Amino acid sequence: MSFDKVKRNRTIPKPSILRLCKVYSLLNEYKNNTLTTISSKDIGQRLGVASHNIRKDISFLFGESGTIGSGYDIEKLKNQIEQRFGFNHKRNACIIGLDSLGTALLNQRLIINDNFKILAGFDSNINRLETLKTDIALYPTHEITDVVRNHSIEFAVITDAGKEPSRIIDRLINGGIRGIVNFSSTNITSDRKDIFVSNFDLIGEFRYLVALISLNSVINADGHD
Amino acid sequence: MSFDKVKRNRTIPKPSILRLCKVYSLLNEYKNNTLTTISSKDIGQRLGVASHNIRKDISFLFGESGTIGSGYDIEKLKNQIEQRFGFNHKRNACIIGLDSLGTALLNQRLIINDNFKILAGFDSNINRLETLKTDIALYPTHEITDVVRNHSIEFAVITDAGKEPSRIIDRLINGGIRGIVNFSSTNITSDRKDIFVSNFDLIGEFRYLVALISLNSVINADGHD
DNA sequence: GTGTGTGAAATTCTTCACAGCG
DNA sequence: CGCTGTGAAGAATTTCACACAC
Repeated sequence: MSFDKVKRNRTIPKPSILRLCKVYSLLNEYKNNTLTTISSKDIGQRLGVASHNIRKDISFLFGESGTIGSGYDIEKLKNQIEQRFGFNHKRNACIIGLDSLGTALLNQRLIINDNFKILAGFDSNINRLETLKTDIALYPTHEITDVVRNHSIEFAVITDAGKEPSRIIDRLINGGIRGIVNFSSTNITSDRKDIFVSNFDLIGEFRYLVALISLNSVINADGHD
Repeated sequence: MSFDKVKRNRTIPKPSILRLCKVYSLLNEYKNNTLTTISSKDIGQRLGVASHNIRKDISFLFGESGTIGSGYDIEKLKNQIEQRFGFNHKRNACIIGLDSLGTALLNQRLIINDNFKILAGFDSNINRLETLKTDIALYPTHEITDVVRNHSIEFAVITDAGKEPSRIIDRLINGGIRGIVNFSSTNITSDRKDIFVSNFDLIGEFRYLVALISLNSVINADGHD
């Protein structure tokens, strides 16, 4: 097809973006594998998604990308996603709230891999900052703006936003934050188009499962992945 | 018990269920509040969602529920969601993988409130089980099936599924598990219609945010919104 | 045969608009 | 007036089906 009618820069459905992120994670597992190609069917099975869904996602983003008959070249697809989604830069991150979840993330380097690096931890409790043993720099929360700006920190994980979540958010935004993963129970929303928030509430997630189970038992099994 | 007089709405959109779970969490914050009613607009603002969306969600589930002109009675709405979604029973839960995230969840009782109770922790590393100090019962992973069944554990949080995730899943299912929240990096899917899984991958979530930011910059550069 | 790419159809979800009640 | 409830319109997303390439 030589027609220049490809809608590459049209809007890509959010669910597609999310799935492609998971595809990327999956492809990373094939680093030292003899396998060099993968089919949409394989990807779909691993992710619990239909194969045509995966093909559509990839097509939304790049138009043609695979070799018909033998699937996608793993390295090539990985690089394409990397380029398009900006995974080729290292990103700095910080953790806000050094309770047990926060320190777990800090110490186990749960979110460190090739792409992300935790540069700082924040807590409003000075005692905690003094007693914690870690080689990552710790600061009181009122220094968020400066530290985020000076260390070019783009991402924050919030495990506890204290009694005044909006102040934490304001400081992050003033420092130039771009993305926030929020584990605290208060829902965070961003009114800025260039700052994105992902809320994850464990209790809420449990409740969602309970609700699905309850509704499922009342109504006869309806489709779910 | 309420008799099931579901109107012609047999299927409730999944996103509606999820939002209503958040509404429920929100209503719980009004426990010792003088406020006795709340409007869809208020709820929407707190959740970052349009008011008609909230009204629709509530209407999907109960038909009429609010008092026109003055909003929803907080207690009444809370009770209605509770009934319909099965939040009126206590649920037992367990944690699989007692690495730092697992123990953080265990010790901070992160998922304990009125509705959920952690009864057990599992790890394949016997050393860990012996050295951990906690008043929650700990077991090796090969006992999952028995413990889950004997203690009527309905929910599991997986922080680490080891090298053979499918064995863990099988044991949980054999024990009669109903819902799984999975923090481990390998995606888990359920082929049983009555068992629900929620996957949360922190790295994946970060990547999603990075992708949104990258795509957002491209779109802005192109002069679109 | 295997497996991608993609318009078109089907489905699911959100927004609109307004009736009707307090 | 302010606010809910809901059919209908509209938008977003998924599924289908099949042409085409290896």
